[in-house]
Amino acid sequence: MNSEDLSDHSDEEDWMDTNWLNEEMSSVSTESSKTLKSPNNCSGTQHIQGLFPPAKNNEDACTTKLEKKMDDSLMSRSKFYENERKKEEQADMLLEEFERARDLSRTIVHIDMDAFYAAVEIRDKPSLKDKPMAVGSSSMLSTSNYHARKYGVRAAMPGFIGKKLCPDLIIVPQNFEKYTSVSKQVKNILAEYDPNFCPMSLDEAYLDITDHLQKRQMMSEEDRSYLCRKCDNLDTKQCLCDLNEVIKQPMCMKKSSNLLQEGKKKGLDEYRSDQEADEKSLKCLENTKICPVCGKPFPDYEAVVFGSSPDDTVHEMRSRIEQKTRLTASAGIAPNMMLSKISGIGKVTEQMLNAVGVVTCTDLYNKRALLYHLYSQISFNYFMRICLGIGSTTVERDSERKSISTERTFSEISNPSDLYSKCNELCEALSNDLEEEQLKGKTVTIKLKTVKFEVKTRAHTLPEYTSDVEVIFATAKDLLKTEIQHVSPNPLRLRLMGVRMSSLLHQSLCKSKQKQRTLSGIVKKMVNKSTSNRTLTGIGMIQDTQTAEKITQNEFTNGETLTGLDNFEQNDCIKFSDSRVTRMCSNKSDSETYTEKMSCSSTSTTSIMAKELNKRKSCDNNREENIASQNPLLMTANGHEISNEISNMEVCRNIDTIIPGFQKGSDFQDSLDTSSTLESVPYFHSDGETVHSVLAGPKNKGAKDAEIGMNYDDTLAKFENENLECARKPIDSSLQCGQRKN
DNA sequence: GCGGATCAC
DNA sequence: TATGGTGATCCGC
Ligand SMILES: Nc1ccn([C@H]2C[C@H](O)[C@@H](COP(=O)(O)OP(=O)(O)OP(=O)(O)O)O2)c(=O)n1
Ligand SMILES: [Mg+2]
Repeated sequence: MNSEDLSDHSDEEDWMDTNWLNEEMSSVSTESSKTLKSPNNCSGTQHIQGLFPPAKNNEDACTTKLEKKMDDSLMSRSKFYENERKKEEQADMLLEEFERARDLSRTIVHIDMDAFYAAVEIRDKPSLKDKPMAVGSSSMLSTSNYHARKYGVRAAMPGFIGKKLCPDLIIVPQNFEKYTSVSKQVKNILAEYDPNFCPMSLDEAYLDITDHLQKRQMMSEEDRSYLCRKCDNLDTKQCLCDLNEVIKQPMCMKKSSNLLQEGKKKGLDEYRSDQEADEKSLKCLENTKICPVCGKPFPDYEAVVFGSSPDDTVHEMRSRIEQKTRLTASAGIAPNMMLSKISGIGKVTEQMLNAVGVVTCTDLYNKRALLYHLYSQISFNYFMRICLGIGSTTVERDSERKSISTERTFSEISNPSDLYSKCNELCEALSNDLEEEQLKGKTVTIKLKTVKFEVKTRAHTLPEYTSDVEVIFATAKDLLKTEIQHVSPNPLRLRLMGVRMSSLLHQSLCKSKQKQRTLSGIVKKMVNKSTSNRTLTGIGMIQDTQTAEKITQNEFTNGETLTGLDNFEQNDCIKFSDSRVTRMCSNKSDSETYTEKMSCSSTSTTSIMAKELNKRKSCDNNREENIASQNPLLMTANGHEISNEISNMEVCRNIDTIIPGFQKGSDFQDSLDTSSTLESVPYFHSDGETVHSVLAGPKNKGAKDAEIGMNYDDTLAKFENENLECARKPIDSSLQCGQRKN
């Protein structure tokens, strides 16, 4: 099956690849998907032999096991060399271990919409199609179309810089709701292939389609058939509805589905023979060839029967997405020469690797001895897994949250009282977020970014878990105060402030030693759970006299009349149930024990709770860690468990390929709305001082002038003389991020 | 546990 | 004029 027909813009993107494909890679089959092959399809071990020549034939790899010919006396005299030799042997053993443990039993797919926000905007305004455009504002862009990327215009770039790079750039305001709703449509389709798929963001997901593939073997051709438009997705003169909804489904309902099995069709000829077409829509179809939904004429289309292989399946998914949304999606990542295409390797790591001669995945293997010495165990394992094409074999979602934070950029604030006020705002928001998720935390971290873009974080760990605004603010304020004092008598001039809470625990598992919040927290939660009768249910300890007073006065309920009211006091443990309040015990330590027990016995344990409960039961808190270190495959490097979708060694060998990883996606509505932050904050701009001219070049380890925002000077320089030509010319590869995925 | 850095999206 | 927000991990202390 040919993938060309599914990718409108694949032509446009060709330039991105051709120039840097080396010869080796030009022989790579441009398969339509990067789904890993089924286990019987490839034996990794065999390929490894062909892929990586034995050490003795390879100059670089020779260093892995130090030359035997090396001066023996030197060897024996030097413990250093001895140790190094051992380490290197261990490294090779590790590789073998990885190889042995390779698991090709699961088929995992990574799917990602092309230039997502931009594509949606173009779809809804086709006149933008052939123009360089980006989504966002003159302050910040969230993404650009491929046309604009040729000029270096990228996500996370300020719009005005984008304009400099590409004066013709059209900037379209973002419409987050639209992207959310399109995302929903896509996810509905994905769920059919893996109900447990893991969405990374609005436009990206991992799927484990192993089970689907199994079922697929039993599926009829009809169930693998879909109608596909043959016209342009933007040809607004024709009906662009999903023909599977406006034609196929109505037809199927009329039992004429067998028509579909004949394969290709043109127009509605075949359906003319459906004499029973008395449904309105079908009449409409027959007589006028007009879509009953949009009122436009149907385009030419065909019924495509998709095969049962992983590739065909992915092709089907992508086709269905395109039919439904008129947007294209990619699966896997196309052959290319950039290590930074690998999830977990960014600009910095790529540069470091390049500096030691590692440019491709094959280099990762060949220079493994070097890397072994240069990098930590974790990083080395990570690199080795990449070059062996070994990835995660599971797709997990809803992983447990480890921190929660909020941060804002604003026009400069330097007045201390305004700084504190901003800090308070953030703490309030954070406190709300914590309570919404029924979480408390112990570690408060503030983040500060000066007007010079220098970022600092300062943390403090509390003795108790909290979600209390007062406590959080007191802590954050203290940290902030220290920083203000630190630069005094100069003002602390900030452009961003943030507050984060970590060391999280579910609130019902926190020992309640603090304020009244604990009681109300637990009780309120119970209320929420039984919204049907809106009565208070639950148990808690009264932490302070104020709360005791409230309950005594029956001011604690939402109008519900309680029986059993008494003169409650601090440290009483009370129970709400059936509109009755009961004192369980009245001394502090009993109360604490009681409430804790109750919390732990709760049946609705979230993952955080479950983990904590488990920890309490377990004698050996390190159990999990031990398991992880025994089995390298359980370890995640940099949080990027590598999908084994690329485990196909054919791919691995020729491509220097890319292994997508797992990480939480984002797509936040707020993140690009710079305007909203301007109005709420007094504007203190002292003079016309420029900000973005200060910047440092690439951040070298030593140079401490880093972190001054993003310097676009180089980028601009590269483009300023070739604005007209660069549309045709591939740009400096360091700027390339275009990727054609199949 | 802390702070800087890197990364994904 | 103008340079995002959230969450995670790793390294070296
Ligand atoms: N730093 C970033 C990166 C991305 N996004 C948003 C806008 C993108 O449209 C969307 C998806 O991110 P991708 O990395 O998948 O980028 P695109 O889908 O735009 O392009 P590609 O075709 O390279 O996937 O997330 C963002 O807001 N900020
Ligand atoms: Mg995308």
